[in-house]
Amino acid sequence: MLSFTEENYLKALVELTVFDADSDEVGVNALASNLDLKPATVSDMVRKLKEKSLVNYEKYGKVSLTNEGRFMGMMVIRRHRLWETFLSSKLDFSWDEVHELAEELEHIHSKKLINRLDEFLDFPKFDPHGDAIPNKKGEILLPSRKTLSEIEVGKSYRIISVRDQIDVLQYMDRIKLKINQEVTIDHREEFDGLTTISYGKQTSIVSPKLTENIFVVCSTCSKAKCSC
Amino acid sequence: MLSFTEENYLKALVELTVFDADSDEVGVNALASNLDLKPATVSDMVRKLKEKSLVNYEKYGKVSLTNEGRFMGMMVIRRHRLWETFLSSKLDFSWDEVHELAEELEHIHSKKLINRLDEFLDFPKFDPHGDAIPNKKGEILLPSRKTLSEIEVGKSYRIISVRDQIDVLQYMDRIKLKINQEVTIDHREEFDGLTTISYGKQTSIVSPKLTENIFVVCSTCSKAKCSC
DNA sequence: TGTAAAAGTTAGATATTCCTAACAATTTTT
DNA sequence: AAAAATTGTTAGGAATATCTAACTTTTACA
Repeated sequence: MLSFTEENYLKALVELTVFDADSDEVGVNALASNLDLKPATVSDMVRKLKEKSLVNYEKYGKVSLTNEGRFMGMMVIRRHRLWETFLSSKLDFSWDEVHELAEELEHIHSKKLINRLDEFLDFPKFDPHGDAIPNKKGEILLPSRKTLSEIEVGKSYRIISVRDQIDVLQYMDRIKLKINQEVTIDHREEFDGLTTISYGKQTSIVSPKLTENIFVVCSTCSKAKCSC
Repeated sequence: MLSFTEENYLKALVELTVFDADSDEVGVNALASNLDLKPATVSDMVRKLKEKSLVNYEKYGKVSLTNEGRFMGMMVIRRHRLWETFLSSKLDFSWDEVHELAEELEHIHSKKLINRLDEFLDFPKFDPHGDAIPNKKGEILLPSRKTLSEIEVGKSYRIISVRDQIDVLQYMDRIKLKINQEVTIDHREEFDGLTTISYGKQTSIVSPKLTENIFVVCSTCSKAKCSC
């Protein structure tokens, strides 16, 4: 059984080497600064994680996750995101309050608990911030997800998730924009980011406040893998 | 902010000096055995808790809770019992599974979280074992509760709670004995305490190991207060 | 009331996780 | 390629929470 501390290291490593996928390894300093610890502390701990076969590491080298380490880290993130979803959807916490609480809840290990929670929440795919929730096996759908504010003009995209803010959802409701709907960007104004979008039989002009909070994949994409 | 460990000491002290109300103070040995620690360890920690004004204590003396200590302990128990209720009523855990999980969940401090959970559960008064849940102020309803091993032969009683031990709960499940069920003592053998009980359409012979761990009130009692 | 048993304390050790300060290796720059 | 900057390591120390072993105080009883 891993300690809170060890779990936090693994979680940070997943974030740095799996999600922010510049590289699948990271230096001791970068890891320390991500964890808000001193390099000396991290240097020590990394040696211990290596002994437990959770990371690959050689003195003065970079740190990367082993399969076991990555799985463990993914489980922490799964728990974190499921609890965030619970807090937001069942206890009406706002999306900016949930993170701190989930930092504590994520360390409760019981598999049964987390799978029941998953079921209770109806197997959500995304947390309130729109981040994908890893499944039981530690796999995560990483559709190359972009926000409506980043995508190319002219192409067609499908909305897959929305940052869980009440006003965003209400506004979308009002303009009849839905999850899974296909959207095309007709025009984006460089000056202020105002964007003209078409969907169904409608056209709307929307501001970055909306487009930055709506996630899409290109229409031809399956949810699983895509390099668009 | 109290550590997990300190909270566990306070919780044990509430259980020993408030609930099991023989006395409002307890010795270091008794506390150690309740916490499954060595007296030496507890002796040390009790000194620290005294410095933090959470307990009253003098060298070689008994330990008792200060008002602040009792309140803190009550809050741990409030969290424990609310989480047990959540696990049982929302995630369909059986009543013998919830204790262990609540041991971890009880240490998450956020007041807002626990009050929202309380509301989400519709302000329950009792946990799945039938134990009263302390309110925000740390107050608790203490019905005049006896164990099945103490009560009169012939009279009818209602089971209101069970000591939170896994084997007791599992055994009760097996003989189909439930919280809120009415039970009559048909006979109690003086020699070894073996007791014949009737409930529903069943009759069982049970040992003191069971009867000492099941709390009842007389059938005519309300849950709240009773002087029978 | 004196002694034995029970209860409680202290001292010293271990493990975890963090720190600072000094040092060593590696990488970058000139 | 040498110096400077960055990066990483080691040694030693602190806090927390536990232990064992030896010791002391209190209580019980004969």
